[in-house]
Amino acid sequence: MTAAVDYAVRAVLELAVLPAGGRLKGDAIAEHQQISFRFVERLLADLRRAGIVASQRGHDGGYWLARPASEISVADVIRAIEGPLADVRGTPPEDLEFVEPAAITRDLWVATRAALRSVLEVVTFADLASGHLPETLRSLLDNDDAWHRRTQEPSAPV
Amino acid sequence: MTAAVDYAVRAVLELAVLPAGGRLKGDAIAEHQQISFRFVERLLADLRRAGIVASQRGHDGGYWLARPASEISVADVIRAIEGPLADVRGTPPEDLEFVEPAAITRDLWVATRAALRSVLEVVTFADLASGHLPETLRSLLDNDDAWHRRTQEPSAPV
DNA sequence: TTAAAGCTGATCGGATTAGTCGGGAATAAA
DNA sequence: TTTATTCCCGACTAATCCGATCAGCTTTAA
Repeated sequence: MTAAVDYAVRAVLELAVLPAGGRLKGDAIAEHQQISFRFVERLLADLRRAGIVASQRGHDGGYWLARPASEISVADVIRAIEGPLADVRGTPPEDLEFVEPAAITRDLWVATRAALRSVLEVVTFADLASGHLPETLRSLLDNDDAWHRRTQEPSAPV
Repeated sequence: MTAAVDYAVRAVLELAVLPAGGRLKGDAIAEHQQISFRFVERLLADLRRAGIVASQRGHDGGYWLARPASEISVADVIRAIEGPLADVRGTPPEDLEFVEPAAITRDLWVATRAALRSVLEVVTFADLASGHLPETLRSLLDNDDAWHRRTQEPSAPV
């Protein structure tokens, strides 16, 4: 995940926790989340063009969500900022052509993208604003050793 | 997924489908998978340093797997080529610090990484060599509209 | 000794990333 | 109608990464 995506998610989340009808100025978001004002301004412009946030200029202007937080997924924000999820070499996996024995890798990348989507498409900013992820995802965080980094392959070499 | 990862997976897969004891020369892999020889050579060197493939120089040299294909996951190859999976702004999600209301995004990114791992850590090169993914993943490919690209947010704006 | 093969480090053009900047346009208050 | 406020837009930049290439080396077996 790039810095831009991280920043954009945090900016949208700031708007999602606002009381109904509230708005927030760009520099308030930037200052509160410790992000460069100029940079977050550009991200908010992308989000506006994608129909995720709305804005008004001038005195008492600011930004707010263009639709209910429950209808904005994390995937929507990522696509607004950096395009399609999980491309392989810049093209979507279903368009790739392989020579054997590599044909199966198309399935692999499609499955990978589906796994990503199972989180990013499901989590909305209403979830994030509430402070916890949907129940269906808790298993990912609880069961697994999800919280451990993994730098080398776990199975010992011969 | 970068080109390097795609190429490396295909190269390792070429070795995984070899009959027992077989080896393959670098330029055979490159030619067969239509990859630049010089480039794939560098990838194979990284894979060797990570203990995934073994090699021998000289006359009748070549590459082969350093351990059974069933003990090499796709995640192992990715980490060998480009480091930890799914970092956020270059650092692992569990190390990130956020100011409210963004604390929840740490859980979000950890869940995202866990979802990625649920595919990439599970699929081995024995699976790929056999030509189908593990049964537990077929649901990802079958159920979902996994095969459709998704470029814009699905819910219509107001 | 020689040819085949992998090993290493340097290099390179182009793209991407993260961030900056200057000025412009809308809005509302004074 | 002027002015302060706030978002809008496009160009720019420095640093890094990506994909690829190359020269020259070492190892190995015939």
